[in-house]
Amino acid sequence: MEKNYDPKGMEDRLYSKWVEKKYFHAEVDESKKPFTIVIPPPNITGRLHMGHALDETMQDIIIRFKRMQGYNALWQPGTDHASIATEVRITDELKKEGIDKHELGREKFLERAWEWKKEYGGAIVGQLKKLGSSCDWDRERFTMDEGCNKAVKEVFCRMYDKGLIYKGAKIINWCPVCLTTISDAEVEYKDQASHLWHIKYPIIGTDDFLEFATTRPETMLGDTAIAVNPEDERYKDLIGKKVMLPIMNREMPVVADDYVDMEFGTGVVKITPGHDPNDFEVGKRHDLEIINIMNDDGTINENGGKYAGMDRYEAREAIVKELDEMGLLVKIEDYTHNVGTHDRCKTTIEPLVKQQWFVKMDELIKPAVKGVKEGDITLVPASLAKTYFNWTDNIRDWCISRQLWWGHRIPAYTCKDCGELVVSRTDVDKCPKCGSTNMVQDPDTLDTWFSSALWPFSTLGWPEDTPELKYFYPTDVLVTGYDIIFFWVIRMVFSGYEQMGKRPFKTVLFHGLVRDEKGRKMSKSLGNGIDPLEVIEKYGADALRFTLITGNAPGNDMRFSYDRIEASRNFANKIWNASRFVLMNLEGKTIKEPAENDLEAADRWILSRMNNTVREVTENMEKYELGIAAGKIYDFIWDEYCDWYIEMVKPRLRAENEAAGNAARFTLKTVLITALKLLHPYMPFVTEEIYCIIKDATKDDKLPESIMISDFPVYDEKYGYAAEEKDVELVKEAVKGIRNVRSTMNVSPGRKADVTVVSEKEDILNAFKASEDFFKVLVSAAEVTYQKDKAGIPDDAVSVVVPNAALYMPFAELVDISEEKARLEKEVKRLEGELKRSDSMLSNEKFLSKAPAAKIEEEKEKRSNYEKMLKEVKERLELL
RNA sequence: GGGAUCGUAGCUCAGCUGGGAUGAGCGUUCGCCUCACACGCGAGAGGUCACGGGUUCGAGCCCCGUCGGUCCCACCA
Repeated sequence: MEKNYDPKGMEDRLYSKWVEKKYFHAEVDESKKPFTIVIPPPNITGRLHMGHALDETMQDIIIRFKRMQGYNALWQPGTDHASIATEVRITDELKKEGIDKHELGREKFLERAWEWKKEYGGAIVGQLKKLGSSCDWDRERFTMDEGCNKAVKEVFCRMYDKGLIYKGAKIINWCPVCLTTISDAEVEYKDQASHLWHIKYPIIGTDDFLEFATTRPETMLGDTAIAVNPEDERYKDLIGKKVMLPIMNREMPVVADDYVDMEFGTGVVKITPGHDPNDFEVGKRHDLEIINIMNDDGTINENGGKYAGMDRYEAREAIVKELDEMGLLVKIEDYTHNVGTHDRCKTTIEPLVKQQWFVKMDELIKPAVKGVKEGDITLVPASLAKTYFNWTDNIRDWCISRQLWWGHRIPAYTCKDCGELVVSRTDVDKCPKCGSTNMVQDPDTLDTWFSSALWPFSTLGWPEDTPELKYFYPTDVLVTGYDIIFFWVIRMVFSGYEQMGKRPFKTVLFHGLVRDEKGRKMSKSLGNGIDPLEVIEKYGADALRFTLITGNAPGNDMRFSYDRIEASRNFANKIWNASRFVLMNLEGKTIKEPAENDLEAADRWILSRMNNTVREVTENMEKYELGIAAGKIYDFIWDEYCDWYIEMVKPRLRAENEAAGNAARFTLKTVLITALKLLHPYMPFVTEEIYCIIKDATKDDKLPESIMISDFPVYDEKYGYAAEEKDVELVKEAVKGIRNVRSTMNVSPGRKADVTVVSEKEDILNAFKASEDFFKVLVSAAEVTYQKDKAGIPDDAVSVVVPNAALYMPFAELVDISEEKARLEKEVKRLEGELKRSDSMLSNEKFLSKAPAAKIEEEKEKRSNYEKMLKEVKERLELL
């Protein structure tokens, strides 16, 4: 083994081996329990970023853990066609070649898109593999493959037949750049500095004006009314009167509507039903005309009179100028308001009235609410349920049609002759009503999320009744970011309940965002993104994975920094070197299972610690507390195994005693293998590499050929060495105390000093005796003697106190007495403080009557220890 | 406007359904190239757990309020 762990080359080699051996592949097997995760399909346009890396790592940890636990674990992979993102990308590419999308035509465009998908769509998959993701690649799917298309059509037709999907003219969010509708979820509201223009319209039949304010003067071209609150005394007599819309010279009514807030501005609102969602509602109530003044690209259309052809912002300025000239502009105020923008391209959304397809949400959402409320689906962390309900409680119908080509085409057909609308799973060439063959399919495609919503069952073969579907559905856990809860999670939930009659997953495990070291979101525009592939290249996938998972609680954002990556890399190196040490001592030896009596105190201690760690790690992983479990593994390996156990065992490895050496080697190996297994889900590569090296070197046929198919460790009663664990902990405490003294007294490590252990308790002396071989080495003692009293201890010996024992070293000649006094005084102070705390608890009547008995006992024992230790330290102090 | 979440060591964060902050990593100080590892070892320093109340025998943890940061949602023109 090399001196330093170098992941380069190793990772790809191991990954290929796993794929070749089909370890990732899951088949239906009724004799085993299934455990299923479906991957949140990354976009085919995407390149792996830290968010993916975190998401994939969490899933891989869980799936590897479950696989090792004996579940039939399926991690279903695939990619998303990402309708709009991909279409924009290809359109841009064409533009660079001087080709206009519309001139190219739909069919040719789609050919191009599929080619593109073939060429680049796989890139992200290759990047997932770099992370070590143990997906079942034999089952890879694509949201626009044939099966998914079938599922989409099936769902569309079913919901249409049930009246859950309808077509209608409603006000929708229009992106003038992408030239398509988008759903409410895709609108991102952003504060924008703008103005509030105060304008007045003449009241017909009077010389008076009606003043109001607007943030969008250009929409006045489509105004069809002025509204006031019916309760507003100021305007009561104006209701029913008419005002003149300047520029357009259109007479419009003054209507009364509750929507108007009397407190805001002048209490008067211009109404543009064609370009504002609220005005649209007001318009419906008052039967107002809807005038669309805009073309799809955001320029003013022929309904805008002389402003036709101008861009919406150009028109705004021109209109304000004209109003000013007419003397109708009262004033302009600075004003910041929330503007809806398209989350993809950041263009300001234009509300427009258009014929679109919608999913009716009110009934559909009910099981999705109930499912989470009643615990059929668990959200981790639970607090996100509030966010979830906030959305479900305020849900509006989902606009699903998109004016795009790359996507699932809406399976609706219209007869050009009689206008009949047919929704069908198969192509329709003949009108079922009039028999005409002049049928045209709806040109629109579906929102990307429509197909993603079906992902947990479409990937398992639905609508066919496949064995996979029966066996692997519902899936067990969905791992995703909280930012996608509205887009995807909720839609999968209601789709699962509606189509399958069952939840799509039992648990949703959310993670947060990966931010840069300053806490900023990683983004292209800021240029602060860290490329996971670069990190993997430099430090290895294991280091990246471990960094992303440690110290992070579900749903919390995390900061990424190279300091943390280095810490993880160092951890991998630590294990590597510990293994190197173990291997060195194992080579050429035959390791036998030791007789129970041959196991020494240190062995029992580490086995017991290992056993407890196994339990704690398993418990936390089962709760999806992956960060906590990772921390436990880290501490166990680094602190307990490397820093203590290996040091404890060194003297025995050098000694001649065969049985003792064998027990040490056996324990070293057993604990190492167990620790590697615990760590394997987190750091699959190093653990596999070391595991295989050790298996080969020791020719151990009992070990499976790969750690990833070995059994996850289970808590085992036979390692319940509680008493020995406690004994060794006490010895450790003594070691630390003595080291502390030596360090503060500047005693060089080479200088050996004999230690006398004094305790009136036989079992305490025995505990030290049992640990003597390593104790001696760890505290640089030549001899250790044991006695029940302090007979023969020189007055100026340096002392260390631990519960129930004191340790003495004849250091006097090189110790500054005043310094030793200071040290003991500090110790007195500390112990007095402890005693005080303990006393205040134990003298509290209420504590004694209300606290649990075990707690009281524990406190009493502590108190008695402090008392004894304090007495001892004080005595020493007096002797100096 | 509503909601969520965070405020613990110089920095980044853990802290298990309330029971001594021996918290972790990084940084820092002192001593060590000890035959696995200097990507390391040993020993330290460093915290009024944002603030103010309350519940409790006991609060970093529960409740109320205040301040500060972040995020989500929302039709105030």
